[in-house]
Amino acid sequence: MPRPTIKTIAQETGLSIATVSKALNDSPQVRPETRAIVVAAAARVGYQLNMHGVQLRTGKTYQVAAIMTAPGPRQNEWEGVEYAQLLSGISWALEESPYRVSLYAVRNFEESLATIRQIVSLKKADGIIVSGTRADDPRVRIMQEADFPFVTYGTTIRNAPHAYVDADNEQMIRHSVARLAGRGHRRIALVNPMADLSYSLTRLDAYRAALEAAGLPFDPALVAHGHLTPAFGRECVLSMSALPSPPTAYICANEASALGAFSGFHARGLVHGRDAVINATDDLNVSQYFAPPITTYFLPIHEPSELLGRYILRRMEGEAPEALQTLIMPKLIERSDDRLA
Amino acid sequence: MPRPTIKTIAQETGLSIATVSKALNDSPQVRPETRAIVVAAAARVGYQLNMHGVQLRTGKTYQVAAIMTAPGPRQNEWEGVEYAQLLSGISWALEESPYRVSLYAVRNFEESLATIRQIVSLKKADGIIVSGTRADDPRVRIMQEADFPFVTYGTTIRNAPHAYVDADNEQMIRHSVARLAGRGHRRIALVNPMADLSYSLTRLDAYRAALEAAGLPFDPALVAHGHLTPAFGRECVLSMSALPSPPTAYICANEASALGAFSGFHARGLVHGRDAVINATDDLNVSQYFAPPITTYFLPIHEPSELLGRYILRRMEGEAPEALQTLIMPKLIERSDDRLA
DNA sequence: GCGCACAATAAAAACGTTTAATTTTATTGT
DNA sequence: ACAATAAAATTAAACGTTTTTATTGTGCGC
Repeated sequence: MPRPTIKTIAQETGLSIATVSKALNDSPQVRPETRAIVVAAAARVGYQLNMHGVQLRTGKTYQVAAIMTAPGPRQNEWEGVEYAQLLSGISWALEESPYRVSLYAVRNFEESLATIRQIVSLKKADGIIVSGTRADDPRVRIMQEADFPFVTYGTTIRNAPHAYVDADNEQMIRHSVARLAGRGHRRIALVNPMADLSYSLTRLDAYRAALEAAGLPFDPALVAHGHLTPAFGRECVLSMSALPSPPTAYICANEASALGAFSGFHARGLVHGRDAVINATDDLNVSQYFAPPITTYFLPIHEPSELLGRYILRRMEGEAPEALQTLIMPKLIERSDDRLA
Repeated sequence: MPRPTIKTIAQETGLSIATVSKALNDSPQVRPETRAIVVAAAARVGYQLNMHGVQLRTGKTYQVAAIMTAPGPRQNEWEGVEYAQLLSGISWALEESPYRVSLYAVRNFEESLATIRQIVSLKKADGIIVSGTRADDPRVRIMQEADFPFVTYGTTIRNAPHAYVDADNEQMIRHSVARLAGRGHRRIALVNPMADLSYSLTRLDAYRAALEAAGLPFDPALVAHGHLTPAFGRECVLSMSALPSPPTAYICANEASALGAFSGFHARGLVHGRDAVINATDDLNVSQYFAPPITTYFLPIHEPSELLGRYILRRMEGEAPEALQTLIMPKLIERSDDRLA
């Protein structure tokens, strides 16, 4: 037996397929009693909407493209980004809707640009979710020019307003620096993401502002930019600890780099809490298992990711982007004393 | 200007849309010269195949469903599964094909079962990739009964033959136990995944066989099953180290649990290399940054994941499942001495 | 009782593609 | 040169929807 269609229901009820279609779509043109008959028949024959017909007719794809920049196969360094949780959060937010998450894995920024261009021009999706935003992001511009619905995970700085979700990096860094300064630290290192990323800039600015507020000088030697891998965190500690006046605190942008920083401590014979301390920002909550556990600003990844899903739905329904902007303040979890020894 | 279709090309060339379609699909029914004309015209007008038309006509979806069992939002414990890399590997393998990866995030086994049932019965995809296989997996049976193409990441034990990719858990555990026994260890603990998972059983069997081969007794107190989180690894160390005759080696099934084991060492005042050692299986290569770095069996996740993508393509083309089965032996990376102190 | 407005339904076209059936054109054998 | 045959093209139908346009039926005022 072939799969039932609206035609099946039409025969079953003696109505036309047009009426059936309208009934199923809650059109006011169809009488409530008729709708009830149609719905009953649909249930009886086990009717399920065939999306392909809808897609062809309406031009809608019912796909939300998630652009995921994953490191290439050559470099298998852990970056500690829980993309899986990010994706599942989005997926769950779309669960009740007819939309599905379509995955576009790209290797770098250029590829993501090309992919987005293609999705927009060939309308391969109805909406796009993209992360790793830059201060001035050409992808955002492309989507805006085409009036294509999208939400970014991460803010931009020099683009026109758009829908976004992000951790409140400014608040977090300000708070973090102030807290460490309040505990006696005068040499605070910033282990920052690649400089072209928007949140890198946000963090740097907040860092400088917070130092100034605390009456501490800014020293460029205490700031490093790089891919947030353990290798990078380790490298930062190895080089900065060799400075004439080494840092007594490291603010790591994620847990992977914090783990690497520990590895650097180990290599240099540094003891956490005595020689220096490590703080982190995280979404994995894995740093509670470090030895010793460290203080982190924790943002459970499912929060922003579900928001991304909900926002893209609303954006595709035409809601204004200005109404879809959220910064979430991560929660401080103090696991170590962090006072300057 | 509306998007060009085969109709556009037909008008452009004076041919019928049928000929255009056949020409673009390399049908032998069309003369090479004609094909050349069509292809040229297509390029000229910037023609791109509209999938919706194809999908409706052929019934094919050109979607590969990736079933991802991600932990729910409530429990945000890191399980160290690099799903992101897994997904991107699949995605890249499909890059040259017309297929896209469609993500289905589920919370647990039951949901994955229901999802697969739905995908199969409503033909929401042309192929399925599923992980977290059980010894006797009902999902596998469903897909086999419907003759639906699929590949599993992980083997099954009591199901009919099917396409799969997996790490060679048996070899790995046999080698691991033999190696530790050769270094003087007589109390080797197995930190194993949940008992219902197929590879849990495989590992346990291999563990017992290897112990026997090494002339060591099997002690159930040295085997633990659980979710491979840091919390679990920690718990294992905390409880097992309190045994009258505690283990001197821990074989952890992934890096997350190994990290937790370290946390347990820290809590108990155990020193790695003196009191006991930790070995792991991993696909992140993050254990090189542990303090100290530990010996691991490393399988770069992109290898199995790209294979998964290639296999599902071949499976969808009708290739026999028996030809699409691969166990990959992870590479041993010795980072610590591991001899019994 | 008659026309009129309006509500409810039906008919038909369209979205872009593939493919079975058919027609036209080219090639071959005698 | 002419059937017979093969090759290459065309015609037309179909996939399952939605939506515009057309038709039918109903209640209403007068």
